[in-house]
Amino acid sequence: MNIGDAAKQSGLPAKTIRYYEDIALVVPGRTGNGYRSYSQSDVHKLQFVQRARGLGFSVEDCRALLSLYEDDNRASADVKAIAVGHLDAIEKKIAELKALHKTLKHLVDHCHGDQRPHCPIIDDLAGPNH
Amino acid sequence: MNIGDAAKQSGLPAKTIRYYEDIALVVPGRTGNGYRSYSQSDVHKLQFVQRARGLGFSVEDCRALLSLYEDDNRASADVKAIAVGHLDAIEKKIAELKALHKTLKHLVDHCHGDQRPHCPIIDDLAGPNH
DNA sequence: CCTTGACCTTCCAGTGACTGGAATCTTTAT
DNA sequence: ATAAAGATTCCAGTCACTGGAAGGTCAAGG
Repeated sequence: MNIGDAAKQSGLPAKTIRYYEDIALVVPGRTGNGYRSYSQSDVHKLQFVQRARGLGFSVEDCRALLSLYEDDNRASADVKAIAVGHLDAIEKKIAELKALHKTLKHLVDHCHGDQRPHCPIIDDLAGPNH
Repeated sequence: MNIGDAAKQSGLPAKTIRYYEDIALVVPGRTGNGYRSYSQSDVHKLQFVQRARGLGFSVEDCRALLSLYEDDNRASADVKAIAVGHLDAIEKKIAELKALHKTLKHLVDHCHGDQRPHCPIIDDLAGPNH
């Protein structure tokens, strides 16, 4: 199957699929004319990566998950470890964003938002000594 | 003041400060020997940017905020608009991350994490038809 | 005066994960 | 025969830095 059909079946842009070959994530065969040739198994891998990326896993995580997916003798503990690591990263990121949100919301709520120059947001950014 | 002292006073790495000159965010003068020369006002601007970046504003937002900071005739509404836009983006990001977290947490909680290959995380990533 | 070391300069390349675009085939349909 | 669709490669850009190499400048100590 050509890249266009692989794109349709995986939900990934052809550009992205070529990129995945570049980084040796999903490497298709080639036909006589030089076109990439995706097997059903290649398409499954692309779909797998598409879902994993959709869950926010990094491409390197996807690479590790893909090799576990292919490994009939995997330990589910190895999969879980990657997922838990990602979960922790997500929690950390949420906590960071909530902290930013709190600070910023406070500033925004105290800003009149009118035509006058006085602004607590600017004051805060300028620092305590100004 | 040389870039090293500007770095200390602003809390930004010298590399970053050079980058800010590259993109014309904070442009210092030069002394006879070709060294960058940061005035007190330049340092204030660097500190301002450092804080704004710390609140997660993009560099382009920082550029806009900086010009409002410098503008004695600014309308606080303009500052507020930028901050509210950023706040919305943060909220959106938090919502996305929470959704990811929920899905992933569910999968992780159902994975035994042992030496056996069966794994609901892999099953989910592989898709419904496998 | 010379050296050492800290500091400064520029320029190039890499990060993550694509994305856009140009120039050039190949295939398919009319 | 030709036009359109789809394939190829390669280069450059995104965002906000960061690392490193090669070299210039300056202050202090011997």
